[in-house]
Amino acid sequence: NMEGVRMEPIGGLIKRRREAMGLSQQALADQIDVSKSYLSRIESGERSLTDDQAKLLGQMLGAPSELLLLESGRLPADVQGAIAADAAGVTTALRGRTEQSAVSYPTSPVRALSARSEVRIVDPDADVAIPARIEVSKASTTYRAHSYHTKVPPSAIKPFIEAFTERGDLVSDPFCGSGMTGVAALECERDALLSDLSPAAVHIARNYTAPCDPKAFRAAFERLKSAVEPTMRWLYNPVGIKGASVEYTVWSDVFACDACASEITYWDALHHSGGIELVCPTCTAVLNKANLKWVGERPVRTHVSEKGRRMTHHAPTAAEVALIDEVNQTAIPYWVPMMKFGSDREMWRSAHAAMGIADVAGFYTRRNLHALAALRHAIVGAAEGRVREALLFAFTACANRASKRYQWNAKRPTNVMTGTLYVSSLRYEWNVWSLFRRKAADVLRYFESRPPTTRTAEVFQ
DNA sequence: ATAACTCAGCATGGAGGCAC
DNA sequence: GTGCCTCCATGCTGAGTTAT
Repeated sequence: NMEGVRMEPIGGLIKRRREAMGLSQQALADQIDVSKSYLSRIESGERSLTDDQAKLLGQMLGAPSELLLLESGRLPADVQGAIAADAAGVTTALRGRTEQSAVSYPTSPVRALSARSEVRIVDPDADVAIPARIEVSKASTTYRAHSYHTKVPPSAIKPFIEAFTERGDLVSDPFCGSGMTGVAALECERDALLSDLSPAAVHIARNYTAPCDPKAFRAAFERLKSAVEPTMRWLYNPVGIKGASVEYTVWSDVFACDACASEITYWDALHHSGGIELVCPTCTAVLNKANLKWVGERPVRTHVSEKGRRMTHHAPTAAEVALIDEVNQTAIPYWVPMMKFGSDREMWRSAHAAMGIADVAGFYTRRNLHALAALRHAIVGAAEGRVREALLFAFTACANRASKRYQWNAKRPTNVMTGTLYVSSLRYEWNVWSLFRRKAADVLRYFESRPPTTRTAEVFQ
């Protein structure tokens, strides 16, 4: 059954060979015992060959029968076998190939500076009006629509642009980062030319500086929502709890006690000892965490919310644990980044290797990895062009928060470990869909809040 | 003259429902 | 689990029409 796997013809091999041999469709059809109309469909890739027909045709035309099979839309036996044995793996590989390049960035500016362009040199001794002190807020939801290290609010950049340039000038920032200079330039009625070596920076800067139709964004979000709803419900709504979804789950490292070798859930050991000393709940030995061997992780507390109700928490139920187990055993049929995190990387930590974190995917629970991969797949399917980029902007805005880098702390819950890839022994697993829903709302609000301008920003890598 | 396309219709076989 | 039934997609044919 080749439904849905029909391919482009690989170039009319059958037809070319037939014509070269001076055979009509009727004549060749007679030879392989099918009707001429059926051969016509085979030649156009609309119908596939049986193995026997391919063999016969191969002999007739002097061409490898496998190529003829491929041309008529039938997969070779080994590929069919691979699909049968590992349907999810084949799907992932195929989707990965197409989805990895869902967005591509220009590597050079389109805008050409004319020879007549005038570059103004600012006299450092000139009396320019720069405020002695600039105080701005970083709290707005639009500013927070997407995080980036070294981000500066546009309102802190604007005074400099206004002091050194005039309306209609081109402001260039060759190390643009999140593109806040570009946002500031547009707000000051200047054009902007931005660039950064980092693809992440280019992605963020483009989305902050290019307008996006809010209506189109909202419509695409609705399509996306219904596309991922079954997956998100499966991942975050355990069977038996109607309407309630898991908003976040606290996970704890599990160590082996160096005295009695029993498994110690770090969370239990802390509670057992009152949070000051680390005591083994089994043998009551006083432990030094640095000496303990990491043997695994497990969920220790679930925060759920029902529609309109406040969040409540409880120890993970059997259904919740069963769901996590089920997800851990289920293949992810979408593209997942597999960038290795070896000791050659600047951000490598030996503790990560001990925890089994060997690649980017290792910074996520299996459940959140599945959710993120499904979400990205659905984004690529729900939109294209500017709106797709905008949805991916909201997506990457969640990627960090959905990782294991959020430390659980009794006094300061939801405390992210900033500026480091350190993974705490007690950490949060956020509901990816809840994160994305909020981020998409922030992004939409940002697009709606953009003042109209005829000025444009260009971003390239 | 040949290719391309359309359509009705038949055979086959897998999937799912159902009774036992 | 087995046998039976229905449904339906697919493979295929041949008559006919249209395009090149």
